[in-house]
Amino acid sequence: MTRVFIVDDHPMVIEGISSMLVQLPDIEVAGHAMSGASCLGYFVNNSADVVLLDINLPDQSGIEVCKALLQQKSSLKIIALTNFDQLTYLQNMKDAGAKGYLLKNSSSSEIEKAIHAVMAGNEFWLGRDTIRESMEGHNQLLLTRREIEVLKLIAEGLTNNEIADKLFVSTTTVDSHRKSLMSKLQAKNTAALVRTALEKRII
Amino acid sequence: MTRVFIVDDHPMVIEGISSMLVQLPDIEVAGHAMSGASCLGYFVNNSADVVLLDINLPDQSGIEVCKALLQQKSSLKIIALTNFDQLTYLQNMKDAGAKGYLLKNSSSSEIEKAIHAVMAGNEFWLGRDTIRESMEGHNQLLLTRREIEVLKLIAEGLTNNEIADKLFVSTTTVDSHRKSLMSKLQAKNTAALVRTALEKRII
DNA sequence: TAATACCTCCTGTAAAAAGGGGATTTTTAA
DNA sequence: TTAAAAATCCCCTTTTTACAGGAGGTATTA
Repeated sequence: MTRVFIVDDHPMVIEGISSMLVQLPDIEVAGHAMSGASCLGYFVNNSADVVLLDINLPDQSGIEVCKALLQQKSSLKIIALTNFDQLTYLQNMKDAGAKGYLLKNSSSSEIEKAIHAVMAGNEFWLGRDTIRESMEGHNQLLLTRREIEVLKLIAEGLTNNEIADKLFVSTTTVDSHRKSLMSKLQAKNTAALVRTALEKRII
Repeated sequence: MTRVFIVDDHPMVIEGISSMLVQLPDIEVAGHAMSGASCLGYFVNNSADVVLLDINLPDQSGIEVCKALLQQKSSLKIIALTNFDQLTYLQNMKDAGAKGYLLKNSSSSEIEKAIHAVMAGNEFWLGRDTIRESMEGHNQLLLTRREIEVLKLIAEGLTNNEIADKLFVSTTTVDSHRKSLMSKLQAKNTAALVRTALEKRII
């Protein structure tokens, strides 16, 4: 029986993954945490085999948590949980010792496959194309590093001009990124863009 | 020992209030729920003395939950939890049988006072001016019914023109509301407005 | 090496929003 | 009942976005 611990600050994700996992025969949900601190707190007196760890946590980055967890219990198999947008940070998770990753909208069978893979001592890293495919099925698209950067600044209330100054590029470049953001996130103006970005937890 | 149950869909609020309550001598946190359904589920087999109940829940309105809870257990003392913006719905909570309300950023002593008041059989309703004062200390301002309505539509990506059509008012009126929203929420453009609104959980 | 994705930059037009000012009527609360 | 607050409406100007439609350079990789 593999014991899985879930770390994500979004109730929906925890509920969704838990409900899929309880239906699997040889997998058990050991518990969950909604912050890095409470996750680390859990592992002081408790344990698990696999940790599904969100990269975006409210108090500290999943990368830090990953390192800290492995220092405490090096036998832990950590699988990064990520939204479609945060692939940039995957390399860091790998470097921090994670054994695989999953998209948050993964199917039950994908999650099962990943857990079995890491328990068998293998790693579970999908290629960029596989991600792309899996996301296109869900009407999602990869955002690039630069696009995420611009998106964050837009949401902070900066204008194209201000963003251009900050990133040392021209205003038209910022506008290009803005256009592709709106097209990728299917937002017809800035308000919808910011809202979608926050709801999809991209920023 | 007064047993308090907290219902709010935001982890931060639950953590915040819980951590304040555990420090109070005669108050105990009975548990928490993050949706109306799971709250009602809890009270099937369990109980508490006081329920701190958010008005904005993901699945159903706090007002419905309040009524349902009191039908199940009429002795429950329900205190509405609200953000600075949702005062419009307070009267409904009162009608639904709530015994008082608290702002989510209330101090430990205010929460204690409210709990003791309802346990003693009194009600705990602050006047509009008291709220206003307490909010000005936190750099917050009351949003009106109409402003919240406009804000929601802005965040959905509607333009002033579209909002005007929807609400059967003139575009300039919508623009006025927009201006006062930006001034109240201290946002310098739409992006910041939407972000602040989502972060403060107004919409 | 050829394809692809990404980042960069451009022109131009039209629509919306931001910022300033002010005014009237209707609602609400004391 | 009366004052305050909210909701409605209008003017004007400038700035910012939205939309269309490119194009060149670089880096990765099949």
